[in-house]
Amino acid sequence: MSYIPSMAPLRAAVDIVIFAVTRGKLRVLLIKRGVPPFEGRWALPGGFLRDGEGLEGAARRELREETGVDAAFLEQLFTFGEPKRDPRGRVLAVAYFALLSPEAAAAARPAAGGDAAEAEWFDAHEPPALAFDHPAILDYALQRLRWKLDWSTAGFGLVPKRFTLTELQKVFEAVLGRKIDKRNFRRKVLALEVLKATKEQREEGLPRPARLYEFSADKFERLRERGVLFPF
Amino acid sequence: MSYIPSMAPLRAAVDIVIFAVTRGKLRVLLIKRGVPPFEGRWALPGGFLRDGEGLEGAARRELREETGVDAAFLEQLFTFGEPKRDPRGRVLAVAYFALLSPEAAAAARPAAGGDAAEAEWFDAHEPPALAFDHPAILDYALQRLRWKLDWSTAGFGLVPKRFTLTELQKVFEAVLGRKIDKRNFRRKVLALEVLKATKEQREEGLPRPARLYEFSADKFERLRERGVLFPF
DNA sequence: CCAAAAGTGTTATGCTTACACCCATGC
DNA sequence: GCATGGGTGTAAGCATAACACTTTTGG
Repeated sequence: MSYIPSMAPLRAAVDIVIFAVTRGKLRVLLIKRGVPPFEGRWALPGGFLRDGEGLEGAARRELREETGVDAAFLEQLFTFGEPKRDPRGRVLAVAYFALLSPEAAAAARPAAGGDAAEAEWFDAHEPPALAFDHPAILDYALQRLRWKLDWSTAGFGLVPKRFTLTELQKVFEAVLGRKIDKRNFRRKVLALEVLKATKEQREEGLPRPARLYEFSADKFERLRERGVLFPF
Repeated sequence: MSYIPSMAPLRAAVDIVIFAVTRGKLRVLLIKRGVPPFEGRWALPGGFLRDGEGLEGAARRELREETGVDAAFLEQLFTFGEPKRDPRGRVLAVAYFALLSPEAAAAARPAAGGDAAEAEWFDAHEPPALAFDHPAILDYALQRLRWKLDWSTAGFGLVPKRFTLTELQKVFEAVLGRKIDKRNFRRKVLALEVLKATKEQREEGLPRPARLYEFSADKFERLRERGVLFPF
């Protein structure tokens, strides 16, 4: 590992697939590139890894810079390294995916700046044409999200701190793209024993007010010990 | 993405966790480092990414260089990028894991060369002290392998082209570290409908000869279409 | 006939799915 | 009293897990 066959410059970028569910649909945050290559094209937010910065740290930084908020969930997805994937030279893309609550997504002011001329939320299932190999990255992130929903507590990252079971269900439906039976859904998530019912209810509204739940981190730990959760 | 905040040199290494099951145990191939840093320590085989080479291509090349054989299964694991993980400077490690059949593992002549003074198979559950952050990489690979065994066809990567059901079961047991019920195991793998019984039997031996099976790639495709398989 | 591994079914249990009605609230 | 979403139970089918004996072969 000390023999170095190539000294061609290499850079590493961290790209983030930022998901949120708003108005009943799964959205992804994209930026419009303000500089070449792919100037004017939509792309995943991202940037180069800096000196002394870890990969996850870089992802968090990008996320903050791009949205001004923190994600409930951030995890490494895959590293893309085709030699020609970036016309500027050799760039590895370490892709992350992040989940934002609707509150966070609303609070986010997707900031132009850096390479980004503008930033906007798109329907994640019908994205515009994307720069680089970002279509593949987005596809992969969608797959992974659908998968993890069933298995892990990732779904709770897309929901506000307090939420009704119907809201949670709508999030699952938006991600999976299909209807779920209400009774079965409730039975299943309650059986996980990671939800705490609060005393409060959704603010008085037109129909019957719903009970608010919140995610319980301590119960969650027990889940992990039982091996129910999926680390990847 | 064209603003470049840091020009400190960056390199990418591809490290491979090469598994095989031999004599009833899950083994991992390690090399003994012949050069600093960590000279004399055991480490995962790996090397620097070369110009014009894709990540998976680099992994395949390393694997060939290290063992002289091809893997039945190769997949990206995770990218490790702590700034201090390599004392020589900034090095990203893109980790892969590979599965070898016992035949391939036997045919492999783990070659010294490059940074490696020697190479040897170790019990994957009781590895020696490892260089760099390789303990974390190995742990992660073990987790992933256990996970994938259950619901992907990864397990077939650890078995010869033709194998008996008992051999397959022993492989599962070696990886999972527990006994499995013979009848349930057989029912389950046969229900997958990816195994073809061949006419042949294991060469005449002392006890009753067993039927040989082989993996059927076309049936496997149907499985994937049914969504039973897991892409990660 | 003995040793050694191959092969084979049934039952109980829990999980998943499908399915329909009453309830509480604001207007 | 009506419109709206909130909330609840049961039965069928399916997968999983536990469990023991007979068969084939070579020596």
